[in-house]
Amino acid sequence: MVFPMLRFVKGNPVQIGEQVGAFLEKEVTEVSGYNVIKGFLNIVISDTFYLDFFNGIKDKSDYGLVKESADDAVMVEYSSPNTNKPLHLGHVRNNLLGYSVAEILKASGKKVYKTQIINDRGIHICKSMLAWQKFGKGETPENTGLKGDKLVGNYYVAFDKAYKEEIATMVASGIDEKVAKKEALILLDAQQMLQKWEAGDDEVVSLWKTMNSWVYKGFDETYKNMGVDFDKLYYESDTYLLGKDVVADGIKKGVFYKKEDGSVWIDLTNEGLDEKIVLRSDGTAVYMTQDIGTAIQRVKDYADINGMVYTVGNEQDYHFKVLFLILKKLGFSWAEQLYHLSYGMVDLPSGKMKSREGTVVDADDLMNDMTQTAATISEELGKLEEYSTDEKQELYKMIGLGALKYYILKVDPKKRILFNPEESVDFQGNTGPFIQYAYARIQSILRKADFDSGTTVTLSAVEELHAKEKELIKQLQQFPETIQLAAENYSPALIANYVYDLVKEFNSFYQQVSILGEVDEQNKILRVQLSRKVAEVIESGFKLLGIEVPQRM
RNA sequence: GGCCGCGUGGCGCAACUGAAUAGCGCAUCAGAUUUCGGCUCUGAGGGUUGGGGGUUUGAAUCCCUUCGCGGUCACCA
Repeated sequence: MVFPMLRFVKGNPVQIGEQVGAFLEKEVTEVSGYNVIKGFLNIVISDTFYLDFFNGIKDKSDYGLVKESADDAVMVEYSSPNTNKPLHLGHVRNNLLGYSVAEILKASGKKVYKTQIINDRGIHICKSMLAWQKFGKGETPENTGLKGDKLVGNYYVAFDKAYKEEIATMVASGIDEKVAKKEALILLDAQQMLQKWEAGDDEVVSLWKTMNSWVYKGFDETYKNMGVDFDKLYYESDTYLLGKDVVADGIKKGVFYKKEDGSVWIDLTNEGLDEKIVLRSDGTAVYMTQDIGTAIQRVKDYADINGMVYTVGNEQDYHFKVLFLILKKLGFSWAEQLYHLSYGMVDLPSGKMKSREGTVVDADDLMNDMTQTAATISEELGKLEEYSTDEKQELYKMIGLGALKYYILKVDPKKRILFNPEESVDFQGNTGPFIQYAYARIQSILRKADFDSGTTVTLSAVEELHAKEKELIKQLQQFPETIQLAAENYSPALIANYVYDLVKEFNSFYQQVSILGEVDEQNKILRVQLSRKVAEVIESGFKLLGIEVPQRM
């Protein structure tokens, strides 16, 4: 407080601190004292101020949340899976991050559209389709009892196996490996199938629809379990041709240029990047073309949005840098408000996850395992006598997923996570269940507090605030600004850390002062109110992370 | 190799974007309470913030340099 002033006011920091402090104490009612240490001025805020503040928020059920303003909308994209295999751990981080950031933006006052673009076409899905045709023997989710996405994923693996076998045979008969990889019949068949799809071949399209519908059913189940949702779905099969006309337009504007072979490029060397292709020489679109077109389409679909958030792994950092730059050069005003929510990979102790090598951690399995672990722990310790089997099951899921979600979201998105399935996820210390437990404990207190705790407590009634009460109020006060900060930084980790600090503060308070045992009636009321507010903020903060809180555990 | 990101006690993470003695969890040790739910609380030990230099009254944070790890540099997505 004092040091920045030294640039303008010459003098001894300690003396200046003394002067400013004395002035504030005298002139500002909220300041009841001050001291100066090593040139840092500390001011003491009066109990009245704390209590007034608390009384102002205690009955606000939406404390900290800013009402959504219609003219400030943003679209958040996350998940966006391929439809040839089930969701895995990498998608889990993506989904949790995207969902949470969307909720945080909402809480900060923006209107938010959650979306994803489903990669439902292309060679990958043709591989699954082809393998199913060849080896499937009419298997369906119904007649096998398998989840649709798992079934289709199995055929993706089956394709790869057959493909590798064919290559091996070809190599054994003296064909060069590189050639074999390109000319294996099964691969050529898959490529042919893709061409048929693009030509609208009835049989292929029908199979494609059927198998995708299986996958969607499976995905829906996973999303539901995970607790994420979307307002609008885009499908690559609808959008993959978008963007070509924009390219033509961009050539006229001089943003792009055409090479002799007909391919179209943008030169970004002045920006320290490379040249990037936006249209192939045969006139077909590349990934970038599609993304340009899709972005523009979205703004057409939702005229109120002036920004977008793309939740995509950091291996695509370069792609998004280029994409945003292109959109700016094309002159779209909203291009300034695009953000790539880039996150680090989730690695296993064994290294990278490879779906074809079976080293992936499946999202459904992971959630089930977490629920199972939570059940084991809870059965030893829980106070759940009154709960039915179903209620218990629901609670275990709440705790298990709480642990998983918190574990992933408390880490800065940019950092990579090393995920050890054996050690799995903590349930003690800075964890979701630790916070859920604090919440459940407060609920227990509130259940017992059956007296009228609704009155407003004044300072004259309690005389003085306990140091722990002040600390709690201080912590509560930071909730609104934490939400704003988290929104500006697209960082659920800030919310997680905040809630954790609040809980630590509450636990310390709980240990030091008696709540229901307090003899002074007014004091007891205040402490119950404080506890209730803390619980509300925990619930509200956790909601932003997509984590639920239990009445008992 | 060019570009991007990350490097903080043994391990896992923080630090309000430049401030006071760099916090917290796990683990270790010592305590408290055990009739508001002990999945709790209090305390101790453990750090030259990868290394070196610089800017500043002040640097984990900004600049330069160097090392390590990862990513990315397709007419793939």
